[in-house]
Amino acid sequence: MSITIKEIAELANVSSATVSKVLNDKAPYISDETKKRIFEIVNREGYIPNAVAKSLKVKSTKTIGIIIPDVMNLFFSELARGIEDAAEKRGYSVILCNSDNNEEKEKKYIQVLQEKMVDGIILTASEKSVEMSLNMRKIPMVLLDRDINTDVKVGKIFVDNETGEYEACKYLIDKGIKEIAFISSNVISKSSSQRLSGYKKALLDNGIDVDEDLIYLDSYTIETGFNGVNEILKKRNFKGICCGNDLIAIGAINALEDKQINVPRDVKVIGFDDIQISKYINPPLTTVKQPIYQMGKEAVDMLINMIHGNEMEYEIILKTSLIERMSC
Amino acid sequence: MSITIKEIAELANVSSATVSKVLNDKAPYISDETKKRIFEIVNREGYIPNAVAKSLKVKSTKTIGIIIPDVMNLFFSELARGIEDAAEKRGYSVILCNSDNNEEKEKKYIQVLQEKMVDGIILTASEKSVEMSLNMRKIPMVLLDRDINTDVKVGKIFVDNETGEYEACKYLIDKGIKEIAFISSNVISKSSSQRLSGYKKALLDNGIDVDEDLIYLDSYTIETGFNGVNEILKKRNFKGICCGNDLIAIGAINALEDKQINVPRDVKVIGFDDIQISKYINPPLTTVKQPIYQMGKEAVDMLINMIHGNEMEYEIILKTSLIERMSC
DNA sequence: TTATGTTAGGTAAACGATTACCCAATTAAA
DNA sequence: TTTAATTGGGTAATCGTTTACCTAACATAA
Repeated sequence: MSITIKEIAELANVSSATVSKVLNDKAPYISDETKKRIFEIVNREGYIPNAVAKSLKVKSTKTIGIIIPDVMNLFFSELARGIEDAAEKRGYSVILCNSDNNEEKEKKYIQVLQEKMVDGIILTASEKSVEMSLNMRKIPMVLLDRDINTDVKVGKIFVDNETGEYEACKYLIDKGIKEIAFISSNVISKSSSQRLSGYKKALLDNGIDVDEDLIYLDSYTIETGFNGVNEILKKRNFKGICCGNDLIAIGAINALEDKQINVPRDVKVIGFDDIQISKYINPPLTTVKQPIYQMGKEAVDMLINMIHGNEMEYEIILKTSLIERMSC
Repeated sequence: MSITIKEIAELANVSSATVSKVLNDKAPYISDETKKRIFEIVNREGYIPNAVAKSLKVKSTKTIGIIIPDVMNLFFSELARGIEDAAEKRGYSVILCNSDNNEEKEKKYIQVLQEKMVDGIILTASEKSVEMSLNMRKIPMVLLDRDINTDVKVGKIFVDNETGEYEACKYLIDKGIKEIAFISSNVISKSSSQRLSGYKKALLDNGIDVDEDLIYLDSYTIETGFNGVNEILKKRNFKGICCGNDLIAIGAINALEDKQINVPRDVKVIGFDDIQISKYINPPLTTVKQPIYQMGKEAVDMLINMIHGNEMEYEIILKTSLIERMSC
């Protein structure tokens, strides 16, 4: 353990109140000599302030919690990085929690974060949880990427998924193809249903019927992409695929290559997210870019506004943009 | 704020000491009725224990800090996941810090982690920092993946990089090729120099001269892989590449494809790490697998042993294994 | 009968900081 | 000269728990 404020006070022949004031720069009426003496002792003794004692008193830990399904997923790791960077710039630490899309783990994490008195929580809700009761304690919270119903007022940061997917599908249609498959997650989350409806809307708006045989829904994984093309191929052919995310697109491209189907010549594929790796796969992936890193930053800005009780917007919808590469 | 132990004590007509004992299951001499009464009130009022008050008293936060260069890097995100999983299982939370290989940030994070009284720190040291003074306060610490000199006793978890790279290079040699390039990081870290010496040793052991023109050292990034093949190609040809990590291998493959050089027919490439994405790139990457996730787990096990002051090994060297896929 | 152990709790100090309020001396203003 | 303001601090409560030690009643054993 390091020296405490009380011991410093003794060494400096002042009270601990004085030391505290000096160290927190709240000492308008303390002489310069006294300040200097205190700082010298602080440096000499290698004093490390005890943030937990401070937190107990001031009721703020300068720490936020983030709950995401899995940091190993490139989408969430970029989110986590955006959050941590923004938090660090504003003087906050972040506690990382991986929920594995498991509602029980999610709840448990919320509980321990509350016990640890985090100043706020950023939550990317598990896919299954449609609603959640936070009445346990009122703690500032912002929902990121995935919407759920809550019984308290929370902040929300989302992306316009429907328009994004609409544009992706339209992009394929504009390339002259009509047989467009859709492979995505089957969970009831708003983001996935919005992407599905964007796909359908683009088809309908352009006079193309929606064929359920061309739709394969499972989860946001590489495997789903792989299985999706194999399953759909059993039923019918297609010339393009809109993928619910980039991971699915990677799996889809792998499956197509296995079958000697060339991308983009024979089948064009378009992803969603623009995770880091997408530009390096072969062929480089055309995709709907989400401003992932920025979403993380927006989330902490919003959360800190809530923490401070500032006036603010409680919902932000960010726009996607289409990144043209080689897979279309 | 939720109700406190003191208020529960009043509601139950007992002292706060009694409530504390009951809640911590340290109440051998408290009647069952009293216990039941207390638990009822706790549940009814939705009591949330204040972990920071507890931490202040018991001098343990049940929190560890991890400092890595960048969670967005797949290697580190897997490490982070391994750590968080293991920590959670043992009742610890983890504070995530991204150092960007920046020594200043690293030091600053160590400082705030100490202020927040984390029980220990897992550090993947920044590439440049060769040594570090931790004398500020003695806090349990384990070094992960990258070795540095310290003035206090710390735990260490590494991988046998030299043997791993030796085997990789030998694998290429056994395929009958002699012109083998090496692209890696140029930093002075032990892991990168060990990989380089493993490469050289394999060459020498098999009667092949080391040609410095075939060696390109920069950083552990995709760009380095890309630039590396282009630069080396200006000087001479080669039939194989040993890459310092998988990211470099991905960049190298991209550069080779740009030049219509087929992998693996014309040039065989082998990576290092076996990050998640490696099996999905095209061609799937042959690589030296590090037990990344397990390294994270080992690190927290070691750290918690240090925290408890247990007898233990202070250094663990894990083995790599060669994963054969399609790039060789 | 006395001594001892067991059961069921309570008291109060501590953990390390912050902060509202107090006080005395000096200076400035009236 | 008196009053008020400024300067340079100090006192002690408080944040919410934990825990070493105390007490008192009852049971049991010697």
